[in-house]
Amino acid sequence: MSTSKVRNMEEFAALSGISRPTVSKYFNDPDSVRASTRAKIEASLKKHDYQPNVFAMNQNRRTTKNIGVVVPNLADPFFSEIGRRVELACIEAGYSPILLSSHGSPELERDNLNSLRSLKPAGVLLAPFGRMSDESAVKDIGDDFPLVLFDANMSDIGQAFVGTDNAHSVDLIVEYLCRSGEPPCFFEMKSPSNPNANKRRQAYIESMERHGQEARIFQADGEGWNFEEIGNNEGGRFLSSKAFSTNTILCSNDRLAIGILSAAYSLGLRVGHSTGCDLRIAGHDDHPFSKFTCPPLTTIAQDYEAIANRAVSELFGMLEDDSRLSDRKEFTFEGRLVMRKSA
Amino acid sequence: MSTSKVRNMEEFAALSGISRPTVSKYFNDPDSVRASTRAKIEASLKKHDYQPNVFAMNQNRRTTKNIGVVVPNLADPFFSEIGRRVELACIEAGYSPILLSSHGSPELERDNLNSLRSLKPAGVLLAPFGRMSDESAVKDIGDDFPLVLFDANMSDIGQAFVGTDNAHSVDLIVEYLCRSGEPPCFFEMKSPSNPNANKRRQAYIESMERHGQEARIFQADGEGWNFEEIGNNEGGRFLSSKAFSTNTILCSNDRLAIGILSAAYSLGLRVGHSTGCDLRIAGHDDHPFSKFTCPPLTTIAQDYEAIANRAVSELFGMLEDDSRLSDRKEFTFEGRLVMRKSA
DNA sequence: TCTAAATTTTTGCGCGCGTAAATTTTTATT
DNA sequence: AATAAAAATTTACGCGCGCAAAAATTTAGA
Repeated sequence: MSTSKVRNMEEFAALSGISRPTVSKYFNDPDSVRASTRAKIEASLKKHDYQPNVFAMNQNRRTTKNIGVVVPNLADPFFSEIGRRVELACIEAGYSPILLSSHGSPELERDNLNSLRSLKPAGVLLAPFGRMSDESAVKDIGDDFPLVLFDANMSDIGQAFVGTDNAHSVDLIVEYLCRSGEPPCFFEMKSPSNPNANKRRQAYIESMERHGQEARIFQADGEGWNFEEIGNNEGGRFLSSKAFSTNTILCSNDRLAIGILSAAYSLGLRVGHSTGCDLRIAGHDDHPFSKFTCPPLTTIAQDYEAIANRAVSELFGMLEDDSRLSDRKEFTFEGRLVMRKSA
Repeated sequence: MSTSKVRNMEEFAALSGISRPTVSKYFNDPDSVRASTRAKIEASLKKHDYQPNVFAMNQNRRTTKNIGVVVPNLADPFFSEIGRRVELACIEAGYSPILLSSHGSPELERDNLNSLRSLKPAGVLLAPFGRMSDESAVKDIGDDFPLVLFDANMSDIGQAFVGTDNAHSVDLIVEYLCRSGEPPCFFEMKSPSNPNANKRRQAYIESMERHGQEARIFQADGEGWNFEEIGNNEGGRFLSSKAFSTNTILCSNDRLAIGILSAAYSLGLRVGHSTGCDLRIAGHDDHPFSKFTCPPLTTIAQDYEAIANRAVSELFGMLEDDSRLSDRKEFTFEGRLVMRKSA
């Protein structure tokens, strides 16, 4: 390893005894140069550990290998998990993902989408806020770049959507809960920012109807992303005032469930489906920590892997076909009922 | 809002009736141009919504406003929380943070540090793996850019380190546990990758000695970042075989504690400090979800805010002074004992 | 009103690389 | 050995902007 620092491709090419454009070709596709040349370059690489400047590379390129990935909030384990998988799937495919979190702020989402433009991304993967998103900003990105939405849908925006079939997944857990005990009430945020929340409520109502049960919905006040806190406070209020009309609570997502689980614990209520328990609590998403709550949370597992892979492969399919004319596609994956101890 | 898309600064300058270099000056510092010029540019901005290409801007700049932020694993809520705060503090100061996760892989950490070079960052904030980190890669970055380490220290690398005073924090909780019940044993990973783990073990040993108690350490087998899983499995084994020599378990971090809490629950052991409880469990870090475990976890809160802000301000101080000659500084903040129900 | 200072414009170059066309060299084929 | 094909090189230009020096303009001061 030489100590001399190689500043640019020009220098490196000179050190390798090869012209710069050839070296450039090598970095874009090692197989595009002669084997002997490749060997020379690779030998030189070991000596001088040069690395092309990726931003200069992308500056004057027709198409880059950059993929913009934007999620609403990385502090939410759901998004950090799905973001992680998307990132890895992109790397696997030889692309360079840039993962941006909007930190719960729709304005930052808009800023993030705009700063992505400088990257000249080959495509964009976006989990939008939904209603709260700056619709025109999202639409503009969709006009200028191949765009795949995931997790949350926005009608007619992007070339594809990939997410979970809420109707199916909620029906699964409602069916299970009805079959195994009292029919569930539904616990959610009063003004949910995520469109999935609305779909889940609707799915709950319809599913209860099919089961000949009365739908009962309890809504928690509160804004922001502190779902556990809100579930704990508001859920605790409902619990201590015995407002819930049934002993079975289906939460709109696991984070609310974790909050209300905590509230139940501090009220001395025993949560679970076994005899002697006071309450059943179920969630939705299979949040990474749901396996370790006390009791472990019964929930619907979203197929993170499938959603991430499909979102990525659908985007890459568009990139290769260059066919952005085709119809907008929607892919929904079925959730899986994960029966644990809480319900 | 005009529909015509402005391609570059040249075009925008022409549309504004101003020369490109002047527009360039404006974007680097709006106050550096005459008020009348500023007004013209800003009026034009509203019409054409042009935005300079940030990567082209940084290409030929002496110093950029980019700050590279690298954390070992964003899937760990501790790092997503501290990463979030660091990011926001940078934005606050008018810089552009780029947050990269190494996804638990030291090789990716090296890759991340290297790809940061292309960004020509004004400075780098790194929470390194520690022992597992590619030391020479970290050192090289420190030679080429102002570098502040946080969370985990590496001797003589970077111009500053900011973290938690493990000796103090562990002493705090050991003191509390000894005072309020049986002295604690210590539960940790057998081969911890994080240097804080070693410091905490050492601090535990010394603190127990000061309290005239015998230190007892229990180490969990297992690799990787699934701390809850490992805590659950291994902690569960220790619990069911009654291997722990005391009813009080101090865990090296909250994620292990959450795992063993879950194991205790499934074994029917009551965790807490009130009468009738079988076990006390305490953690370290005040993980965002620790407040909502059952029972809520007694732990040491790291001062996320202070650590993030000091790391950022220390870096920015170096940037302004341009004094990288001064001695390496180390800042440790004291943790705060958070007494909840678990111990 | 004239001069000096501040600001802007012009000019020109550079960053580190992509890319296309023309030219030269190497390799494969007969 | 002569020719064609493949690969590499040279040349030249562009990406979108920063930056520095010189020239032109505006503003402030006496």
